[in-house]
Amino acid sequence: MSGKVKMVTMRDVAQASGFSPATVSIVLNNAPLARYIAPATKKRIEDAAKKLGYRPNAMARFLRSRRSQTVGVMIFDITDPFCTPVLRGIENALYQSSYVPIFADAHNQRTRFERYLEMLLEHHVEALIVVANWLFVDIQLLADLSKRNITAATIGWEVPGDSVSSVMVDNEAGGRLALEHLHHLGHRKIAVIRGPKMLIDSGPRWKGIQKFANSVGLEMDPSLVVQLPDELEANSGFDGGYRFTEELLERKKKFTAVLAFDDLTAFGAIRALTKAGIKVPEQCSVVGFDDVPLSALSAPSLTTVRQPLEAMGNLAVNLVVEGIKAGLEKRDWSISRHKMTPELVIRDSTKAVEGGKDLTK
Amino acid sequence: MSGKVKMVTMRDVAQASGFSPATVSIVLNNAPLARYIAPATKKRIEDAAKKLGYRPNAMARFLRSRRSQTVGVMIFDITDPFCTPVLRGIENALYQSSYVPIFADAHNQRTRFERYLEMLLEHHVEALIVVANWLFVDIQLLADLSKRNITAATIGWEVPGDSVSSVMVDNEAGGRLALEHLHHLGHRKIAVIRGPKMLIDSGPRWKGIQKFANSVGLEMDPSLVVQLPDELEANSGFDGGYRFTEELLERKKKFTAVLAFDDLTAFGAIRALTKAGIKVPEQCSVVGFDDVPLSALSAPSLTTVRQPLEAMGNLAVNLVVEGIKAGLEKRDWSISRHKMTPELVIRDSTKAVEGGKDLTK
DNA sequence: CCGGTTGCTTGAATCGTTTCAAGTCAGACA
DNA sequence: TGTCTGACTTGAAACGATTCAAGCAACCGG
Repeated sequence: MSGKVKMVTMRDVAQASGFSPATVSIVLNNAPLARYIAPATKKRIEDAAKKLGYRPNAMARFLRSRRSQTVGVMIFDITDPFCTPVLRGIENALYQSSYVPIFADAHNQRTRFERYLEMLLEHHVEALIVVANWLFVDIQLLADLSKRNITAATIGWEVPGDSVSSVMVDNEAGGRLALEHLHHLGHRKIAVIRGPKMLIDSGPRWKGIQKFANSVGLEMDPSLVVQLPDELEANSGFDGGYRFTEELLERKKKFTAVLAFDDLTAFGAIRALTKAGIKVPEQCSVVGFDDVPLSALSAPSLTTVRQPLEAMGNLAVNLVVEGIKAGLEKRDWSISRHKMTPELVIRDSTKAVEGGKDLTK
Repeated sequence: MSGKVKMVTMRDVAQASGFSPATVSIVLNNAPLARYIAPATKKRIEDAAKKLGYRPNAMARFLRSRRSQTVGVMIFDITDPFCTPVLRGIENALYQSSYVPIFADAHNQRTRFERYLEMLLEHHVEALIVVANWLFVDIQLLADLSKRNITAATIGWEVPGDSVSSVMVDNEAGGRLALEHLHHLGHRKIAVIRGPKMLIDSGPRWKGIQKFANSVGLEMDPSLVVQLPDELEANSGFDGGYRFTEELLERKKKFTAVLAFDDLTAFGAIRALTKAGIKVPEQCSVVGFDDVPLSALSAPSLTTVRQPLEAMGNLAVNLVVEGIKAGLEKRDWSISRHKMTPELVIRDSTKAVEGGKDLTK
């Protein structure tokens, strides 16, 4: 019961099957040389391995072959609902490729990011995936990783230079989608809560909004446009949405819809509106961005611009796995930058403007 | 630029400092023997290591010392909002102890669980933490792990036998808390949505409810009590809450409050009530269980029984870390089972019953 | 009967660290 | 002068796999 189980090594399998460790290794890994091995031999070795319950020792293997079967997954803050589906996508794709994720959560802190990077390097991850926000513009990352030729990919952020692939959503198209929806519903007085300046997403989203506004001759009242501050707190989006909406209400400016930077901000806005006795969506529509998991469950459920988060996680994995392969085969390989197309998800938080006609029908 | 960076090994540090690899190892690890090493030597070695940017190779180290600095974290479904705070707690505590988490998400599938277990063993995790639900009663886990003396702890589930520690919430106290709150608010006709039979939490929560009801002479109308089916789907709680609430409404039974099995179920209930034109909390109170992150953000925010999820993650880590230490020092060590006390969080989804008086004041 | 092929298998080096038993050396003591 | 203490330091053997160059038969054609 308490007796320690001696580890079954390749040597044991060799002994049991009557072949040498070299042969066992070749067979069990289906190495190139395996095509010279007699089928009967293969069978005997495989049987022996199974019977003994042989499990390769990933560490020992790494030492010789330099393959750790491990990928670092660095997340800026798992507490942010944005991250969960992305993580799911990453995990799932890695699983398909038989890589194991080493999980690192930076808690939005640079020092923590750096320490984790160190740890990941010590563990010789074969690649790194970073789900990032503004914090992570890091020369270190570029220099250290590409020199050690560890392929890396970021999700939700781009690193300057040509050493890191990236996967993002097409923010401009998303911004456009959001405003287009509200416009079609007949909204003309629309409050916009822009994202923090330092976030890479904020600019393009706003640009998409403006472009659409121009294209249909819609005037965006500057006094209805506010911008979230550069904040790192977990729920700063929610708080910001709440505060700014309150503020707008106090200013007595009239608006029939709020276009929020992201879902959390939208929830904050809804909270503020509800508290002020304004019904969503009857008296004011609210649209978010991201489609985080809560958005479908909240009351009212949130109309939002969906980022294909899980697919983005998937894609990032495929990119780095390609990079690993290329490195192994000494092929050339260059990074790529991707923009996924967002999708409008219409739920219960938006409605045709009171008295206006729903132009979507 | 493209030149590969040769790894800096201990040998290099030895060379640079003029000592042998053995000495370097002793110094850099601050091994027991280090107390015999001259301070000047230590300094020279440490300087050399720093100058060369030496980073120990975790794999090579493991091979000799059997320490992988790695802990497996198996989660039943990261998509479940319950898991996020727990994961945060685990990650944070591991980070403090300089362990690196290997992340595994079973997607609620047994086969996936087993394959991941295999992978974790290949990577020689020093311990395993399982955030579990009903799926994971697994003899394998007990046998394989304790025999290979890998300490393990589960969160949210108990494994029979004496080989796995566990951390749970005191469900009975929680159930009591929830009903007590509604009762104090004057509610007497209370619908209860019980958890699935196969979930370990369901029984004790219901028991806590019944006990409190008895203690105050409250009669729980059996026709107002329903039970969620054994479902594995991600949002089955939400759907169940929605469906059962709809059903109760159709039956025209009167009730002024819903005590839901967990927060997701509560959200489902709120959705159904809202859809039927019943205002929460004005016409019907709803109380959940867990306090998942969304609960604070939803409109109305959810009154719920809080599980200290992050603390539970922390505790689980502390348990296994203790186990690892004990194993290293060949001390005896026995598993433990913990029940954390839940806490009532009063938010906006509950209110004194219409016409009744709020007894909490 | 020899040299060359083909088909299959393996010896031995290697990866980067840790771990002791065993070394060296200077000075103290007898 | 010889021996004995420390006080430091290190040689060399693991750990468990991978990887080639090299080995061994057996067979074939000439």
